Amino acid sequence: MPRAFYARDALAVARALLGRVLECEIGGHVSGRIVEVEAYRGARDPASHAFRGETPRNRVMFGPAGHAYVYFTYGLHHCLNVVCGREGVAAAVLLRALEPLEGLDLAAARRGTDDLRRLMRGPGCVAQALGLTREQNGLDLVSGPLRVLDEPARREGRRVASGPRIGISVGTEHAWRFWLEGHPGVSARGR
DNA sequence: GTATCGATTAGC
DNA sequence: CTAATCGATACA
Repeated sequence: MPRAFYARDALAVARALLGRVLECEIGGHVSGRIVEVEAYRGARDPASHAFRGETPRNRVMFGPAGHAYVYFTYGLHHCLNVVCGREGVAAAVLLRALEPLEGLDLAAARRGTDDLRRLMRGPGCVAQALGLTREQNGLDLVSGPLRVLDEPARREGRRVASGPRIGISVGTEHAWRFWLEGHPGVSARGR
């Protein structure tokens, strides 16, 4: 997608990402359709890594939209975010689940499972299936090997549902998690 | 410097 | 429900 797609409020970008295809050509070709996301709104959002200002970890969130913010968490997992908003605003969308499309063998090998249902369900699983680590932090999603295809979203008639974000202890009053209603690829209950 | 707790996951 | 596992953060 062009950079302007990402240079909007995180809530708008989160909704617009649902049903679109993410392609990754890092160490092989893997792709999936985005079915679940969460918006993080920087300084306005106590659950955001950027809430307390710029640090080495969250630096790319303060840069231009359309770049990847990849962070390491729980000592084990990586998570992939799309930086959005205007430069200096520090908003992002966390990709929580994809419907696997291509590169299933490679994704399965990376994940250590053949279960298609669990290949890209959950933010840590998404990053692992795509082979992403902090090395990919800051990648340009507009021109790089990791990108959202510039094609219409395909939602197969599913509505966009919303609810509280998962795994946070503050900011739980906001319904800033979005998913394709009823999609089996969604990570948590509710679908 | 030390203590605490994660934007999680897999397994019991 | 809990262990795993380490870096970011809070606080003395």
